Amino acid sequence: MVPVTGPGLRERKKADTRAALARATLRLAREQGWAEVTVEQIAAAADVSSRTFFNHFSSKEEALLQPAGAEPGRFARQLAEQPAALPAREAARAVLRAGLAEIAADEDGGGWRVRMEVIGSDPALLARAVEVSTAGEREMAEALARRAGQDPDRDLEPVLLAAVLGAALRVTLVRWACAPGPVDLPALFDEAVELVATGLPGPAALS
Amino acid sequence: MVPVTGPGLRERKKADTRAALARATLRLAREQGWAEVTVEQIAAAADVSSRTFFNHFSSKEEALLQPAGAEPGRFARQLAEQPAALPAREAARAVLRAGLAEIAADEDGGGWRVRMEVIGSDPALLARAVEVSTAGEREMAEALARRAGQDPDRDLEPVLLAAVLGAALRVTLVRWACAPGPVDLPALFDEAVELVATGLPGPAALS
DNA sequence: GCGACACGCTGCACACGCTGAAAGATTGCG
DNA sequence: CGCAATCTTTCAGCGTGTGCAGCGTGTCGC
Repeated sequence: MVPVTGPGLRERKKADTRAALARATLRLAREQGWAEVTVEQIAAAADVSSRTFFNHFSSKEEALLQPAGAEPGRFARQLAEQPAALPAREAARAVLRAGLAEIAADEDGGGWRVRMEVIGSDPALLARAVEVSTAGEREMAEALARRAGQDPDRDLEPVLLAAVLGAALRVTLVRWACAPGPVDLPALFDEAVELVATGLPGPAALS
Repeated sequence: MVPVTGPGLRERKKADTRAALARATLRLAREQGWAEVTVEQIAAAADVSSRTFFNHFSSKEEALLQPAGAEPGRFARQLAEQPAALPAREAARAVLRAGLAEIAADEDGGGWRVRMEVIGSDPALLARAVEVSTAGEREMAEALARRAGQDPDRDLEPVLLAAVLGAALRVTLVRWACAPGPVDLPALFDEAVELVATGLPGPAALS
């Protein structure tokens, strides 16, 4: 499909400016706080005009939360690759777990942990992050419903499963970002899912 | 503390303008779509200046999502009123259920169902709604942790329980808003919580 | 090669959200 | 009544986000 030469010079330059903008956004946010960062600053730091910034990102938040463009249908594809014998919950868990492993491995270059730190420091930013994850949950719900031959608009299970897994994912990421030393991100996620799957006894039933 | 005569003329007028602004916001949003509504319009419809709008609400979204001022600590207080013998999950469920019953009863005057419809129609608005509910989850997690003598920053259970219940709450509200006829809102919530509490078998395990 | 086209970058203008400060109006209290 | 508090209004300004027209550079067919 794709020529062996890969993407042309043009697309590479486009990706470069996008990456430069995303990098500048993260750096400035960490240095001076999210609220104090302006689009003009980011654009200047990346050596482009402010207008160009909005050609790549529709908002300041998007530059921080979606540094790489989102591939639609990624979750659905990965879910389909899971063994059909697996229960829906386990299949979805495996896919999300793989995504987390990727994020954890990216640590060196991507700086997702720093990103999480910035996100956690600003309520409005946190809201946007949840918006993104909510969009992901919608996709997850649809993929899960398709897998089980259900309708996401009528059946409760796929939607609820997606929402609960999304919640577990969010909690896990926050815990990971707040943890002092290096922590095994996928293991943290497993712990949360396990707790939910066993019926979530709740604090009062423990110890 | 408060004089028996109740709030003075002054505070009543303040509450009136706030209510008028909130009402105008909902009406205009329903009539012409959220994106098309401007603060200037809302203020004009409520017969005040645009600046006054921001003396009551810190954003356009707040006027729609928090028509009445939020009382901090409400959840914690109601949680404390629950029987101590109740497991944490059941206690929290009862409190949230009561809140939903209130919303459902408000239907005639408050128009929460119309509100949910407007919220669901705009992604940015949905994000803000999630922001509000996320703040609520934080409060919920802290209250649950206090009840069980835990630390929300270190222990997983209270935070996860709050996140999962929040997810169930969100799914329930969406289902309620999308449902064609009048539906028993608290019952819908019970159904979702029950499904999660029993271990969320997932679609593949059913039928 | 080379010309035509596509596309990203840019500057400009503008609407809108939101904030701060200062001045006027209204309420509550002594 | 007079004073203090506070709410409203006006005005001026910053930052976000969008539409549009022009320009330069990569891309593709000839």
